Amino acid sequence: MSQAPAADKRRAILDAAITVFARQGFHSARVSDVAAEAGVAYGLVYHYFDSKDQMLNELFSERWALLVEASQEIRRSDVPPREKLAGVANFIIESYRHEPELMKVIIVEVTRAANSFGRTHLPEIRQAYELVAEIVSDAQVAGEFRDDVDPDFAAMVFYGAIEQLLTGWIFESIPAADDDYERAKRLVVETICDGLEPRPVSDAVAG
Amino acid sequence: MSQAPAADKRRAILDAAITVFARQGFHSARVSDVAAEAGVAYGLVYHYFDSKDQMLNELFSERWALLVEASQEIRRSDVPPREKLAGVANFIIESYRHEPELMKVIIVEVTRAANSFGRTHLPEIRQAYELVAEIVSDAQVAGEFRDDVDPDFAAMVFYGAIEQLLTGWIFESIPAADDDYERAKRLVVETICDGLEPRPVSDAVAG
DNA sequence: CTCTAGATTGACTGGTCAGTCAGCCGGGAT
DNA sequence: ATCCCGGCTGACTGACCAGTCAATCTAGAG
Repeated sequence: MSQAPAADKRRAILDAAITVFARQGFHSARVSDVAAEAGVAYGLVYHYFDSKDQMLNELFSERWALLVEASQEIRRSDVPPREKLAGVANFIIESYRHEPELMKVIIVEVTRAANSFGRTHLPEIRQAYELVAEIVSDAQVAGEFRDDVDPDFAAMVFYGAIEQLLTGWIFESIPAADDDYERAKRLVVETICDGLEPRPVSDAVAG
Repeated sequence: MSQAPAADKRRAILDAAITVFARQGFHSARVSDVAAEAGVAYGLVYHYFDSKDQMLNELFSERWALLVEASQEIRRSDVPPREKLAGVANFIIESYRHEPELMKVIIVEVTRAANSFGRTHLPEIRQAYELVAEIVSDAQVAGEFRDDVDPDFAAMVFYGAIEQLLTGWIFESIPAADDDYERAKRLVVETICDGLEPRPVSDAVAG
């Protein structure tokens, strides 16, 4: 081995793929671009991966599993439902904050690409949505959320909002300073839990 | 002319493009597929259009202009804000109901494809979002909506939800009977206006 | 020192399509 | 009758790129 346990080259290629896919988009990213970015010969990519697609699949699944895991833990935790939703929003937004390139690739090329890769990973994606639906459903059973909103529908609105938010950051159509992330976390939950119409009586939700 | 004013062939090609793009996705749709679907020679497509891209651009812009127009009219109309949002949701959902193929192409290939065509049409897309934001903002000024929710943010949640909904129908992951459309229209507005948490006092919204 | 297996290299192949172009066809004008 | 012209045709070209493969390298085992 040149200077590191072989697996590091594999990782280097995967990391290069993140950068290149984020910069050019999966479709217009050439395998040769990934190899160049990783400082590796073209052929080596095919030593570690079966295809260009496989790289993206792996990037997605690796990361998405963490989200599902985190969501499950949040669901089980013993806090008010509002905080559970905040927890999920927090996890996703922090993921973006720490690894914007990877998240960009996941959102743009998989989550929002319902046609191609989104189709392949639909079961995984659904799983995350369903966990939010279950959080809502649990809350309804406990009488903490109105029970005349369909939980699946609520999850749809929740993920729709977050996806829209990330898309805005990804394409720099909304500001992305530290405050903005924090503000966004707050607003998603507030908007979804409290709604747009005024509430006659303060529910006294001590921040 | 063979049998119709020449412009009809142009329309036929555009209609064929809708069908083919909806069926195969823009990327894997070949220009020859469009020509075949339209029952027209390959070269004729390039007689009427400069490129494959131009066809999609035209399909999108043509239709999106209607949405923007409708949104402007709804904003100006003299009804409660809740009904304005319902109006926009109604317009979009009815568009899908009547021309699912065209809407599928618009959503999948442009609106959600923030990378490629979405980028090109971002100004147009934004315009529609901003109109919803203005509807919310107007309502806040009039004291009909809480003013501690950012209007742009509310618009984001609104469109995020609708897009998610359409995506669900497009990929048949949620049921799409007549009732479902009507139910969805109601739920979007209810969820967004009333929120998930219970309201201590009935606002007496006579459905 | 030699052997072997896995890591690494990059030129090459095969297939795919968007877009071009040289020419045909049919109907109206003269 | 003949010319003209825009609509129309479809074979062809050029560019692009994922994936292959035979050859080379390197390091540790014997």
